[in-house]
Parts: sequence; C-alpha cells; structure tokens
Amino acid sequence: MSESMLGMKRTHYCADVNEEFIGQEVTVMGWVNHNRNFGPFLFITLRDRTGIVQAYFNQEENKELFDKASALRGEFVVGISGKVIARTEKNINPALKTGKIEIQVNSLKILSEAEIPPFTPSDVGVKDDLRLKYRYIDLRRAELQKNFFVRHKMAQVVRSFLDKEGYIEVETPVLTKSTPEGARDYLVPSRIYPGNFYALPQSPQLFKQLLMISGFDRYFQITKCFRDEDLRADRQPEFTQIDTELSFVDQDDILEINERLYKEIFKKMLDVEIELPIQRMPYIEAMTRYGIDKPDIRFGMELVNITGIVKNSEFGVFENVINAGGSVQGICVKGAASMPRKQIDSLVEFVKDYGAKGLAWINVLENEIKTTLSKFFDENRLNEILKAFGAEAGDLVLICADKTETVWDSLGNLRNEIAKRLNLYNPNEYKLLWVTEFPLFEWSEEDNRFYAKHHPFTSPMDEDIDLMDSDPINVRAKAYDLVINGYELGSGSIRIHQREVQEKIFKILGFTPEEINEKFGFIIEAFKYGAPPHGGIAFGFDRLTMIITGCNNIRDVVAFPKVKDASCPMTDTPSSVDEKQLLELGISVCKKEN
RNA sequence: GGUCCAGUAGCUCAGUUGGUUAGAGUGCCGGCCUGUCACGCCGGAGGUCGAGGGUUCGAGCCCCUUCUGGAUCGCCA
Repeated sequence: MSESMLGMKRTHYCADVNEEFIGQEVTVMGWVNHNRNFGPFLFITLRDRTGIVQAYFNQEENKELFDKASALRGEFVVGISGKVIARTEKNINPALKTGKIEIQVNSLKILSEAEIPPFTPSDVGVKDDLRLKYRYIDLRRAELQKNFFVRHKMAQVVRSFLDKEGYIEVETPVLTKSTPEGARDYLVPSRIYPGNFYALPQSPQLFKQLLMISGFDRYFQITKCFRDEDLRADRQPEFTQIDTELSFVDQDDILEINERLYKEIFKKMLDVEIELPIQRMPYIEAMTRYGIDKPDIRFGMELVNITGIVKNSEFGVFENVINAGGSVQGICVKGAASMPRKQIDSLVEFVKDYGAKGLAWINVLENEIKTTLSKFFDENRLNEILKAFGAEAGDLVLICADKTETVWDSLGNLRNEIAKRLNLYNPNEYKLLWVTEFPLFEWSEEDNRFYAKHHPFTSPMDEDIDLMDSDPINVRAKAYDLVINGYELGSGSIRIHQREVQEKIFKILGFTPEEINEKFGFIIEAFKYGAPPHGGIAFGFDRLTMIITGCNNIRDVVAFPKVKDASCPMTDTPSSVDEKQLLELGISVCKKEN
C-alpha cells in the first residue's frame, strides 16, 4: 500500500549524500534499485537522477521497519529518512560516488508500489522495440539520462552565446504553408477550409527571412522541424534545429561568428579546444579529394583519379566507362594487402549499394603484385598506377570505374567504411570543416528540370551570376555546410535580396508566374518593401548532441523518438480517428493503391 | 519502394543432420543466510518457439506468406 508524503520532505538527492554528511539526518527519495536481504539485516539501494545511495535496515533495531523494507521490490518508489553513517574500510564501494557511506534508516514511506517491470534500468541488451514501448522505464537508465543533461546544458550554452552576440529568439508558426521543392511535408487538415491544409515546417526558412525584412537583424530559434521522409540511425521525422539568420552580413561574417559558437560549444561541453579559423574547402575540392560533400578529414586515404593512366587498354570495363565520359578512380588502403579475400568481397558488395558495378583491386605484396587487372595491364602500366596512388608493399589499392558521380559516391562511402573497419581515426578527435561554393542548381533526370540544391532563395556567387543564363549547372552558390567528422551538422547560405536575381532563379527552376505567386507570393511581396542583405545557417541539434555525447543513434538523444516507420510504439501513434473528426474536416480516407 | 539481419520463458540467449518431456543465465515466488554492492545457497513456478499455411511418419529447425524491430539504398530543397 503506498503512502502519501505525509510531511516527509526530501533534503537531498541520492548521490549528493557523501561522507560530509556523516552523523546527520537526511531524507532521500527515489526508486528501489536493489533489495539485498541477509536475514538479520538488508540493504536497499535507492536511485534518483543523480545516482545511487545505499540504505541499511536491521531486524534487531526495528523489526517493523525491517519487515516493511523486506517487502520492497525493484522500482518501488520510496522515501527514506535516516542517519548517514560511515562504512567500515572493507565495506567501501569505490564504484559508487556514495560508496563511503550508507543511510541507517529510521523512517520508510512506500510512495508508490511497482509491478514487476518488463525490464529494469540495469538490464543490458534489451531489444529496441521493448525499450521504446516502455520508454519511461528505459529513460531511467543513468547513461541515457546523462544525454539529456548534456542536451540541456548545450542548449544553455548556445542560447547564452547567441544572446551575447545580439541574437533574439523569436518563435515562428508550426501550422504554416506547405512549401514545395523540398522534403515531403506533414500536412494538417483545416476544419474551417475543408480540403485545405496547413503544413508542419521543414524549417522556419521563410519566416526567419521575413524577420530580417522586419528589422530584427539577428534571429535564432531552437525549434522543431518536420520532414515526412524515411528514418535513419541519425534521422528522425521531427527533429530540432538551431536556426539562425543575420542581416547586413556576407558569408565570411556568418562563418566567423559560427566558428566562435562551435569553439564555445566544444570548450564548454567537452573541454576541447577548436583551432580557429576552421578549415574551408570548396565543394568541388571535397568531391574530388573525398568523393563526398561531407568528408571526414580525420584520416587521409584520398581518392586518386587514374583515368589518364588506364585509358586505351584491353580492359573493356574501363574503356567503356572512359568512352562514356566516366572516370576511373581509386583509394589506397595502407597496410591492408593482407586483407582476406572474403573482406574484399564484402567491400565490393558494399559499393554496389551506391551503384558501382564492382571494384578492381591491386594487392601489393613484398615480392609480387596480385591484381584483377593483370590480364589487361603490363608491369610498366601497373607500376605507373601504383605510383599514382603512392602505393608501397603491403598496401591494397581499390579501383572503381563508372560515371564520375557514381565513382565519388561509391569511393567516398567506401573510404568511410574502411576507416571504420580498420579504426583509422581517433573517435575523440573533432575535425571541423566548412564546405563552401556548393552548386546552386542540380539537374533532375527524373523530372527533366533544375532543382535548387539548397533552396530557391540561395544567392549565387557574384562572380558566377553571368553564367546563370549560359551554364546554370556551373553556377556556384553562397552556400556552406559545417561538417564534423563526416557528419553534416549544419547548412546555410546568403539569401537573395534582389528581386531581379530571384526572378531569374525561379525562371531557371521552371516556375510559371502563377506558380511563383501561389507558392511564394507572400515572400516576393515582402521583398518589395525593403529587404536587407541577409543570410544564416541552421544546425541539427540532435546530431550535435549525438556527436557531443558520442552516441551513434539519434534515439539516444531524443526523449520520445519514433521508430523506423515513423510510428511511436509507446503511444501507438499514428492512429485512426473517429468518423466524426473526419467528417468535421471534410476528409474521407481511401485505401492506398500499391 | 528495394536489399540484408533478427524474432525461442518477464528479459538476454543456446538449441547439433528434421527425431524422447525445448534448455541456460537472469528476473519472479518460497525458504535459508551477520556486510552485500550483478550478494550467496536450496527449492519452485514460468513456453501458442512472432503469426498463418505447406512439406514430412515427425518441424523451434526446411519452404511460402505475413507481422514486428533494426541496418542500409532510394528519399531527406
């Protein structure tokens, strides 16, 4: 039977009770972690958000109290009062912050009984679906709770820094207008206008630009954004962004202030010094050297283009690719010549996910060269290839031939995979990188039109404006990503504030004036009335928390996450609604055709 | 939408070539225990082998379908 607090008042958190309190009376409250009964006496370990403290009950001293304590099971919620006593030397538990003391209990209140839980916070290896169904129990784990204290503290560091720099936090609507040209929107039906919908924001992009037009000058918001796309280990359908925007700035101003933000975050959160300025690398250089626009620069193993060396051979695979305008590139894995054939095969399978047909390899052994290319290339040419890679005895060269985009994608991801398998980087090292000069447009084969790579309000680079008509695919944008250890952490740009440029962009994107008006009319209108030059950047707060806590799944830093199919096993969301609710919204549900 | 992996006691797992009554650890219940801290010892209860179908004299194991979860590709301006 549980008891009310009945005047019992907590004086301390469990793990705050230490040897300084010996001889004093304390009252702690929390969950029963363990009940260890020895017959004449027993120990209860009590857990709260700070940690664990041990309580001692003795049958001889107080039979009634002892019997009450005997009945305690795991996860009962109790309050105990008692005297803090020192443990004898041999009973000290060095694993506990409170290991030098225990509480000799003189009062026990059972505040809440608990049924036997499906698992306890001490259980390891519990399956994800069960953990998520009983998320509130899972969140009792100290290692999980720790992440949320880190997350909380980091939000304070960010707010405090941005506040000091003159940013103002302004909230923007969650019920807003559906914007095309991006991820799929979550839609919310309108009751008053049946058949019309609000959308949940993919980002506060347009609103923060309007705030610049309003003259707030510097805005930020730590806010939820929503994208109705498939999940990943580092991607949730609702996620939190540190969203920022500044007026009367150019790219360098934005990079500079955000560098200082990250220096502050790493210093305060991890006591790690980030050297400024952060390295900058144009997009095309990142792609050429690493095959990926978010390179992990903690290790080398850069891509080498050997198209020029291998052309005009008998090897049909290379010849066909080269004649079709593709390229032959590879990476040299130092000291991996002894990699078992089975592992090499698994790497070949790995790149197939990215569209590569396969990998050629060269095994540079002490006295011989083993390679899939031996039939097609003589020793001279092989040596030339090895020289291009800087390969020495003991190295393994992996080569991919395909459309250049496919080669980049395959080798860029292969490089990361190999580094992970062979531990080529220090997990405690943080290498930050700005990737700049992104292309403004990308071409969609599927839709036969250009899309904005960042978003349609991104400013082209001044020196490329003349290319807009003649060569749009080579127009670079004032867009930049912040990359940490291979994670894209944030993305931003200088926005267009001149109407002529904006209109040209819309034209290239193929919007009719009617479409422009319907989709973006309000912001185009706003730009008529005095828009300052402005730009900004948004950072993934969940991902940043992952990096700072060292977690490799975003669910470990989100209190109530969604699972793979964007559902929540705990609340059983999404769920069907009453016919009456649908009627009010003017909605009828039809079966989706497959 | 595709590919791969997993699903056996409350939990974590083992289960050989398809063959007797499906096991272990932990948790749970009962008993014992004077210093534990993953306490220990003894005893006990606990199973629709994710679900459905098939092959077979016989299926936890093989086949098909399906559900749940995970990883990943597509997707994520």
